[in-house]
Amino acid sequence: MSKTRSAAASAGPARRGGPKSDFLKVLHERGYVHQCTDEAGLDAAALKGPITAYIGFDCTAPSLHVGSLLAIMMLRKLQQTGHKPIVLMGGGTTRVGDPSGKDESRRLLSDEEIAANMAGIRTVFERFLTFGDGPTDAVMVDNADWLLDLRYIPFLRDVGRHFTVNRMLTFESVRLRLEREQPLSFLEFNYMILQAYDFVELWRRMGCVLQMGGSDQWGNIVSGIDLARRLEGAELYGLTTSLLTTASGAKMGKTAAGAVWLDPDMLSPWDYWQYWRNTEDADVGRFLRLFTELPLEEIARLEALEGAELNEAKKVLATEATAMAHGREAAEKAAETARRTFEQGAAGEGLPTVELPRAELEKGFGLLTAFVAAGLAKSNGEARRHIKGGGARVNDAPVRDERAVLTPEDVTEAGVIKLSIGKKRHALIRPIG
RNA sequence: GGAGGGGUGCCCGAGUGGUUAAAGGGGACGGGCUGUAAACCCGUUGGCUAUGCCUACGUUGGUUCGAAUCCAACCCCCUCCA
Repeated sequence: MSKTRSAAASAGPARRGGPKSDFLKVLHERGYVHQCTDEAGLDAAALKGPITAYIGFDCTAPSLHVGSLLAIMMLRKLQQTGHKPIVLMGGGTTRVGDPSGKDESRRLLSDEEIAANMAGIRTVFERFLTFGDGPTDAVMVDNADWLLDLRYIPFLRDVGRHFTVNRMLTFESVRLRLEREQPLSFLEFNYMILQAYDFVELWRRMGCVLQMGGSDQWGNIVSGIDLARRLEGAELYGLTTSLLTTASGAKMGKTAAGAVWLDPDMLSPWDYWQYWRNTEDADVGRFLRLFTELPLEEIARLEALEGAELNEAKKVLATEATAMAHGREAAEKAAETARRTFEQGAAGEGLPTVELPRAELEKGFGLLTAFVAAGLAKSNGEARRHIKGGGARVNDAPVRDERAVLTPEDVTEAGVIKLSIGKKRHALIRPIG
């Protein structure tokens, strides 16, 4: 898109020699930037003083997972470089549903679900941002505050007339559905308009001049910028990041147990650490830049390691990333547990532990049940399959008999029984009482 | 509103009366090789109180010794027409 730049910014500094503002400099150095609507203009604005920027998060799940981490990190960088982040909760837009990047419409969530999800998501941000009333303190707002009260006809007349269906149909999110002959409801079709309106509303309310997001949000962001110009004559900016995939092309954020949640109640710091530890070789440098705050020189040194040495870099990545999400202490503990478990083959104390009344053990506790209780298998059937397949171990000794029972004799000197599925998944059973 | 097509396991998709817990693929997981990597090879992939039982092919009923497969009604989706 072409934009007329204001006269003041005509000698755009970013054109030659890269951006001058700390904010854009940092984003570039660490590999966050994919596209920007007007980088020179944004650079100039960021150089002049604190700017306010936002990213929207829809409340479709009870917490955020690593798929959103990139966005969260951008807000963090924004704050660290002296600007004000707005976390926009999509209490209103979640009622509509973003068609971007989805083959088919999502189930409609109830108001109660949305409210519950929002509450869960809220807590995640406190780890990454500093909230408050100061000029660079983060704030959280909910677009339900303005979207729910919109009146249809006035909205159509004020906002709807600035959108042509012709253009809306060219949007990736819409086109994809049409081409694949997948249904796109009118409800979802409106999503981009609402998101565009959000940007305008945030500009009006808080002087927000920048919206960031994943590259799939580009169209929606640009719509907001256009709308603001037409409605308010305001000059706003958009910046997107590449959608994050691993070097082998898989979407990020999946693990054996499901999504890689940022909430410790939904995924333990131990598992979170493990997720990062298992990063592919080819991703280590990139992830260190994006998801840790180590100095770039240090990262350069780490990613230059070759072969098995690169594992050192992965451990650093895991510990730093975990420290940011769950605190330094939890991260160190996970690292230490991993060291003992994987490098010494011992039963690291920090492994996920379930307690079991000693009486149960004396009766003989079924092996299948034990694996399920320890969270290593979803059902007895799955536990059975792993035993048959040779992937199940008790105290590091393979077990082949699915009818076996655990007894007090299985308790090691450390006072626990170590169960393993595969080489990576371990848990402890601790007799009590 | 009319006509036609369709709803199958995590996803895609085959199956049109019995040998179907349902081909094939993807994903995921386990084993091997390694470095708790990638690639590759092999295997597994509904549940259970398990030589058997239960649940499952949009929903509910029906036909039949027997149904994902046939019939009826309903719900939802797509395409074309109005």
